[in-house]
Amino acid sequence: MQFNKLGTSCPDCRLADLCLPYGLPANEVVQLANIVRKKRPLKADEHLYLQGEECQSLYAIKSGSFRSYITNPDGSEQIIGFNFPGELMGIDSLYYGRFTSSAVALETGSVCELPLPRLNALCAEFPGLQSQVLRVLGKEIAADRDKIVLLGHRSAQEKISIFLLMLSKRYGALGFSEREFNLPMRRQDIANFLGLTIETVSRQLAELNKQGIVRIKHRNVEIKDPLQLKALVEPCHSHCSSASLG
Amino acid sequence: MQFNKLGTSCPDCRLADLCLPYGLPANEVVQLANIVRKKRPLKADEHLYLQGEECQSLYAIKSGSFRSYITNPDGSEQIIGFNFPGELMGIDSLYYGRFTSSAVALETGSVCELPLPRLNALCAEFPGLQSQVLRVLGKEIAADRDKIVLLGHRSAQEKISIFLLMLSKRYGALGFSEREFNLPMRRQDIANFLGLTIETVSRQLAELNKQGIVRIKHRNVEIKDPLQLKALVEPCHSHCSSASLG
DNA sequence: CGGTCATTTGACAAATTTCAAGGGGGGTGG
DNA sequence: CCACCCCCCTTGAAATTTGTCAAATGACCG
Repeated sequence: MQFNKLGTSCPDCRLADLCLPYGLPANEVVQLANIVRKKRPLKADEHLYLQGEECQSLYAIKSGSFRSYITNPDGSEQIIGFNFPGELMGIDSLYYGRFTSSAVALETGSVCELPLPRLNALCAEFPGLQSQVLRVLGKEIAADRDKIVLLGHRSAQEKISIFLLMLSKRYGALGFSEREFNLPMRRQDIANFLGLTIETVSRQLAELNKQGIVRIKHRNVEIKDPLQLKALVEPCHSHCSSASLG
Repeated sequence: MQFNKLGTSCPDCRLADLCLPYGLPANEVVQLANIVRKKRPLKADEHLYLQGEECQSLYAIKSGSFRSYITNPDGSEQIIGFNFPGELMGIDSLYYGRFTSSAVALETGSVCELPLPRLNALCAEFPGLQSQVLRVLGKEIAADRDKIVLLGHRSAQEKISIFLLMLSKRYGALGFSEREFNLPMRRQDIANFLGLTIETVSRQLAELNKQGIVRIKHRNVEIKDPLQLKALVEPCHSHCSSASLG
């Protein structure tokens, strides 16, 4: 059994249940681990890939956090998401064969590289892996749907609250505290992602702080009152509901 | 060779190149056509599926147009997209096995139903179909990314302009006019989708009308000056660009 | 210790929403 | 065939939110 130089391979990876190997029989996990080409350590602000490059591999995050963004034709940029350990990056590029977004490390981190040709070959061999890839893609679509809902017709305070709760939940899923964590991204990144200005983000965070719902110091977040934070997210949207009919 | 009762089967469908059969060898297309269970005609405001239902089939749109929306826990709704012929609906639900959104017809239309068990079986048999499904999923992800970019930090006028251009492009891809088409959805649907109020949508459309860029009468849209419309979409977003660094 | 960058804060401006009222089309029933 | 009604859409004025501009504070790094 081969092991990669940096870190442990899939059978021993503590993230296996959050990543591609989830639910696969042991022998398939070993095969999967064998095609993982290398684990690249990246420093903060180092790019994992650039929009437009040929997409030859997918990347599973092993540690650290990343920011994905799209560069518009006019040069402006839009952050489309933040990524954490166990997540697969690059799958938005499967369709075009080239990366449709860029990915950059927010802090020191490492990834597992999955060469697409070898991954495809393995999928043809193991239907279980194939459907697992489908599931991951489906999960990605579901996550994007959540982002669309997050961005649609919500106040700055709601967006910020949802954002904090989203991070809290994801840290929880990784086995970290849901109540207290560090923001790996700058205020500006949050603002860009949420479609707000940096000043509005700062003011809304200050407001949540003042109300005692969260305690924010620099990039450290402590959620003091999760229930109240959740309550901010779902006020009466009666005027939105009219979209239904049915 | 079997034919479905309503409409033509895949080998003869004029949408084949926009749909799942694209690029597949003829014999595989025939097999695919054989698993298409039925083509359901739907009237306006009739639901194709409801959020929470078990997802047993995917649906390819044959004619008409649809609106997909998510119902939030508080009862409010968020439209996540509009769908046109050749597009596959339900793939956002593959991960959970249940529909994560509801789909309703905006006008009279019909769909091809693809039962998932039979589709999966066929995928196992034909790797080409399998990768085609992957491509469609990738396309869906790319489309969702476009929506996220559309919703992020853009003015009402930009959103409306992008929306009109998006529709124009899609009608063009279907072989219809890019310059003149009918909106199948209400103003309220547009507003909900774009994260605006119905009044803002109405005012922005009136403004584009007044400037002579488009001519809008009820639900009929004629794009008089596509270049100027495109110019509205990409003003200088200098303040957004700072998200990059790298 | 100085410089740079991220963040906060304040005052003002602009965009969008809210509230309110008034047309206009299409469909139904007389 | 016409009148009526309902719903969709438009328009106006005021209120609110958010963005813009400007300046100050604070953290981090060499």
